[in-house]
Amino acid sequence: MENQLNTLFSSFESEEITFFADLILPIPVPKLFTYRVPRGMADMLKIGARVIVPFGKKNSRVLTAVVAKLHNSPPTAYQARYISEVLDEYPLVTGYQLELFRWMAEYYMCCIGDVMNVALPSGLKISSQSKVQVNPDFDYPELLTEFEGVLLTELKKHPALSYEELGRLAGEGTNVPALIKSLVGKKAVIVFEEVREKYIPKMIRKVRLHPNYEEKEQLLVLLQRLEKLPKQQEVVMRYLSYVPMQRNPDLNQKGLDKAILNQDDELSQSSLTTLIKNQVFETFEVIQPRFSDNAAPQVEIKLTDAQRAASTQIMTQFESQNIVLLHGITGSGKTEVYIELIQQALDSGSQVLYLLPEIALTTQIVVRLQRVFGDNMGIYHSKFSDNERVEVWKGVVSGQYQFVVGVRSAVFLPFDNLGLIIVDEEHETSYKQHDPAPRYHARDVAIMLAHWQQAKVLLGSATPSLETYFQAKQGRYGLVELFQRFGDATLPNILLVNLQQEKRQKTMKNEFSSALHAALEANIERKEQSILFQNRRGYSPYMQCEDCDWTAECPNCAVSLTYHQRDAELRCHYCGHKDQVPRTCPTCGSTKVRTIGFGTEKLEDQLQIFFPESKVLRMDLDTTRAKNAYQQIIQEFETGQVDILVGTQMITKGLDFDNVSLVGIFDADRLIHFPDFRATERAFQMITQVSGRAGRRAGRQGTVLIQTQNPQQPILQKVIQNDYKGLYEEEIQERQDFNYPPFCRLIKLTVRHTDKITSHRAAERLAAELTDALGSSRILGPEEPLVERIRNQFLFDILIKIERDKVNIKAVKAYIQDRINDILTDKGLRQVSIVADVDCL
DNA sequence: AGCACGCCGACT
DNA sequence: GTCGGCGTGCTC
Repeated sequence: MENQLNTLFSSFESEEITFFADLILPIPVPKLFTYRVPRGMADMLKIGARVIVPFGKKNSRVLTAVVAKLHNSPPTAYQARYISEVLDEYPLVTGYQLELFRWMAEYYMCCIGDVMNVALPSGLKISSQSKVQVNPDFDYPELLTEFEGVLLTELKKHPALSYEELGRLAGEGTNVPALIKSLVGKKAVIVFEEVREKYIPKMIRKVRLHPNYEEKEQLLVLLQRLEKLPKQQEVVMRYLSYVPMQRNPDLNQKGLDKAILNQDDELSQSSLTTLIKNQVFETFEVIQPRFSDNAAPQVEIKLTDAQRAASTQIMTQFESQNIVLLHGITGSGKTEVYIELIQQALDSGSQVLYLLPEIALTTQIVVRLQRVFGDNMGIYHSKFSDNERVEVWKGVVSGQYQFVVGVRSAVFLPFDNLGLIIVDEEHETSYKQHDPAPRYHARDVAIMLAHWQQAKVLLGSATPSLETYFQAKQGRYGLVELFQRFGDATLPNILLVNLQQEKRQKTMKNEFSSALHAALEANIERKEQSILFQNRRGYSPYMQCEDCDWTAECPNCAVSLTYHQRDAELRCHYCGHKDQVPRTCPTCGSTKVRTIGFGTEKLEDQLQIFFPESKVLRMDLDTTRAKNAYQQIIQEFETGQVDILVGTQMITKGLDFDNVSLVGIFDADRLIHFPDFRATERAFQMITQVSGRAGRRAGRQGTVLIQTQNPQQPILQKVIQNDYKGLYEEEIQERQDFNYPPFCRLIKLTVRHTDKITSHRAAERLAAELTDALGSSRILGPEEPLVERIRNQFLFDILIKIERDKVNIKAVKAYIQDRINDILTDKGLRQVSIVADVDCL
């Protein structure tokens, strides 16, 4: 007997039952949290599924978490709490994604919860709402105040109410949270969290004939019966004209959109309601995908010989390389090559991800791709709603979308069988997430993804980043070049305009050189379009007093305020602070307060004065805030009534306009002399990209005018000659001499605190400790960044340079993290914030 | 992150 | 005397 029991028990225990789950919680804490798995859940709980757990003291919060690990070793230091609910029967997050999360958290020195937070579209995160309910066991109404009594009476009428609902019912001026708190204290009510999925499938209401009338005879009887009710008869007839069930009775099953049948006249609406009431029609709902069915018209893409050659070369190189760089000049038609390769990858049964910078995705390219791939293509874009993003996510899981075009965050989609990842405009800095953690680079993440799934990566650019080109030169990446413009279009003729000379000869018209002014005039005459580039928004970046040199500055940040004429206000581009424009100088009272420098707004203004008959559009952050503003501007420009488009770097990407024959570039010197080791590279990329907007149509050469104080600068000469390789050789030498990427890895630590002394002390200590361990040649700073105060926080940067090889980078990062944690536990420095930016740009 | 707990100023 | 300010510490 005892023996039997023993075997029973041992078999029970040896069974692989999971009792504990390690969870990723959406909070910035660098560890997993262990929860208990309730008995009934044990066999259905999967790694990668979402669960709901109680969190924090009391039952203060409920959170959605993702299961990272299942095991049965109880935690020793604490009593694990129970998981309260399982949300997914099947894993929502795949094994590949969990691996990616872990890798990113380690590589980018952030918390895995932060990674999960950006990875999951918020529609898949769970929202919880506090609800209030009466306690049925409460029977001491004499304890309540008058207000509490009123609230309780209100509550009794409903099963449960949210705070907002209560607020509405209780009327203005009632302090609902306080009342609830005291009611909870008196045990009169219970507060609980209602959890619900945010994702709501779009439903459409449909109607169909009651099955009774699917038989022909019955239908005829019905129509006869309705003879005296012409309006109702008409509705039935209309239904039959859309759903010809006389021929095929099965069609009735699918029914018809209620909206179609109603056809916006009220009479038929009421008739339909009656028919439904009399059970002639029945209504039902179906899930409507938000992305309408665009059956692919299967447009044939014809490659030019050059494109064909490039595509073949890429395929050949993929045999021996996992990563290939396609270096193709602007307008060489890289997209067609991509399409060809995407098609091949899809044909072989694998998934494809095509990454684009945010702004490029808003443009014509999506339409072109859609024409080829139709509804097999998912689009993942930040301007899409949560629900739409969840549908793309689910479409990837279900296999509906084998191919996704998307921005940075599309690397987080649940692919499990990638064959090809394309990173277009590979050099684009917007691939690097800057502000909230994880500060990841989508190109580099894509390369890791591809590595895990044995996929190939194609990097494309007209002006590759030095890092990438270096890898290609070293033979670590393949390299394919496409130097012929599509359809025999020639590269634009780039001319430099000497501003010093024009100023001396007094030929400047405000910010416009006479050369640019004349070119614009001629272009307008010819009814051709022009694009003007000035990488600075607003009217003017400074407002200054001529008498005392006072300048308008942001009270929270160490920057001058930019004057915005349209709203007649001064604005800080760092924190958003707004100020009125002073009529007189606040320090000396002088009325000579002038604007200095110019932004896109001022250019727009001056153009209107120079060319009052012409239509001028401006495209920058200020004019594209609204949802569709960007497309609207593009469309308006495309249809041709617009003569001149003024814009910031927004206009540099992906815009293909046939009729643009002139590009003007302002303030090139400011781009070139920016105090950053990448300034030259950036300036070259930017100027080349903008120039590429000119003359994309065959048979006519476009013109680019660059206004500069010094036309002799070597970088401008290289731009003129389209000499990327020359620029590369020169830059790479400098990078080597001064040990900058790609010869080292960079990690930037930013220390922030409201008190400058404290901030500085923390930074000094951190730098000193790091220097001790890593050597002074690897540590730069602490140094005040260009803008040393943002939102009233004083900043200090420490730059860490680590060799690319022979150094255990993981260990170095772990050490840095240790030192940071150390400082954060110091009594005097605890509330400083220190963020690490790995591979900072 | 967000929430509770805790210790000091201006109010009934 | 208290309400509430935000510094500090913790969350399985």
